Amino acid sequence: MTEYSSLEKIRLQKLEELRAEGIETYPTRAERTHTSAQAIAEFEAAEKESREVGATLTGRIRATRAMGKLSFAHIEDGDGKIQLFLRVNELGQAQVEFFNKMFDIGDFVQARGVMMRTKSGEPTLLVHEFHMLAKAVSPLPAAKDETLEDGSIVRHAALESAEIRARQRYADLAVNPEVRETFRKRAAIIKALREFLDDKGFLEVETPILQPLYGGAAARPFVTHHNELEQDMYLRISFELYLKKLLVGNLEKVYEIGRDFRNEGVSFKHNPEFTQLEFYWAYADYLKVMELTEQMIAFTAQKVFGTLKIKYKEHDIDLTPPWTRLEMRAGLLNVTGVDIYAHTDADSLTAGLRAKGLNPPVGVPRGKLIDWMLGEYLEPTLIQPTFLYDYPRDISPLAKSRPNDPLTVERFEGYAAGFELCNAFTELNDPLDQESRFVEMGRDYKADDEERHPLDEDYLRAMRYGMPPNGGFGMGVDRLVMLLMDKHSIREVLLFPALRKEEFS
RNA sequence: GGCUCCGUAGCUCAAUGGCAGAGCAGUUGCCUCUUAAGCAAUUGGUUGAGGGUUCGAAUCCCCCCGGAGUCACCA
Repeated sequence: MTEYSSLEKIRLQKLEELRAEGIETYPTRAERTHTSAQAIAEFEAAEKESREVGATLTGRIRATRAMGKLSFAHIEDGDGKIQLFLRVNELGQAQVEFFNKMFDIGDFVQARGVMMRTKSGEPTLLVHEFHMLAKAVSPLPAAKDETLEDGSIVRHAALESAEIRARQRYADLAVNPEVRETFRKRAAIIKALREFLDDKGFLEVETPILQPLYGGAAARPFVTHHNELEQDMYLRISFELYLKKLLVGNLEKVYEIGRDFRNEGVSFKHNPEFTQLEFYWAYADYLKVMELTEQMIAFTAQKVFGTLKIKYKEHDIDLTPPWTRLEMRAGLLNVTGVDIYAHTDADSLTAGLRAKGLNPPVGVPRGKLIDWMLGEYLEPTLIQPTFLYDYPRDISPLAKSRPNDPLTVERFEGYAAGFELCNAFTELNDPLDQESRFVEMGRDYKADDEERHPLDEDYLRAMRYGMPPNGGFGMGVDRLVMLLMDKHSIREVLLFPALRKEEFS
């Protein structure tokens, strides 16, 4: 049984009284002729010619101010807020008292009336008739907006608890309009990405989320089980292998936007499920993908925010192409003083790093050491958009080596604001080389390493039919949204971020 | 998973070993142009759960639950 708070008990009592009077507290249908913004716009236009504007509005009560024989209230709908004016002149004393007594902040109402301007000049609906659309049993977290002299709005007692905001996103959205705006912008960003790729002739596809074998990234998967097929299934950790199988099938430009699942830690930039964008482009290489990437992100920023100059924390970031190109070897040399090309195995690189007074992790392959150097010393310095390119082969099993340089692959990662945004490479399309890479991965890592890539026979079979040379790209869409919206936690751009199970007593 | 910090009324926060409080929200009354409306009165608490120390615990200790930060893993 639900335990009700004292505030909820009072509202339940009101519900009972309303029902006892035969009033429907959750009517099946609602009507409206205008949104709040439409009503105000139409009124302001009609005002000049002294024309009357009647309107039926719907919305949620956000504030009430009762003063004897008249009452003011603000309701909020999808477009914004609008003031209601209830007066005995139009409604009679009983109806005004009924509103004051039975209607609470959080209730959904419908009100019909005529638009007018109050003495203070605010466009307002003078109410002739109103009724309940949905009674709120639980009070919304109280939040009151104060408009200061300079027009800025201060919210008092706003819902700020990170936990309640994330767990009860519905309440967060209901009382914090800027949160609604974040998610509208997120939708616009994803729409812009689609528009860009569609216009470039990419085909949007959907590949399996539930897979018999996972691959395409170094991550631990979620495991589940199909009862009828009597086999374990994995939630995908990337789209990569399936999308490249489509290139084998002569689909030349494909992309997918969807959810990836990685069974790993949670942090300000990691959620166990996250939105990924991947595209694969036949006959392109990583240099072409670089150009497309900076164009795509610039297009998206321009489309959604109307500018290429954004703020992230204390940084001013300029997304205008072309972005800086920085060879990884040179970047690492700059920040650590160690030339990775001078150290072709893990022992030598470790010694080189120690000679510079650094303290690298022990017992890891050369690729992981380079990854560590990157994350520790280089990544935090990459504030302006930068493509870091040419990666060590042994952490990139699906990327193609540079011609005449077997230790290095044609791969880049895009960075901005000090975090990784995307990852791309010239895709390996040689089935024999690919097979030996898979085998090599299995040998380089301990057999029980949970990140070990399973060997995907079907992927190799596909590649043996012939895969066109191509450039591939992957980007965490949540991180792009964070970057563009100056949000410092992935939880701020996910409607329902992963949280531990809540105990209901 | 390790470490650090946090959890007090519906919301935002006080009280640091000595009577659990404030603002808003709520309730009652007054008020025909308010807008964090105002004025007056008033309700509301298992201080996250459990155990311990103490004459006395929101405060100190232990354990559990949840969250935040950070490290590890990763995108």
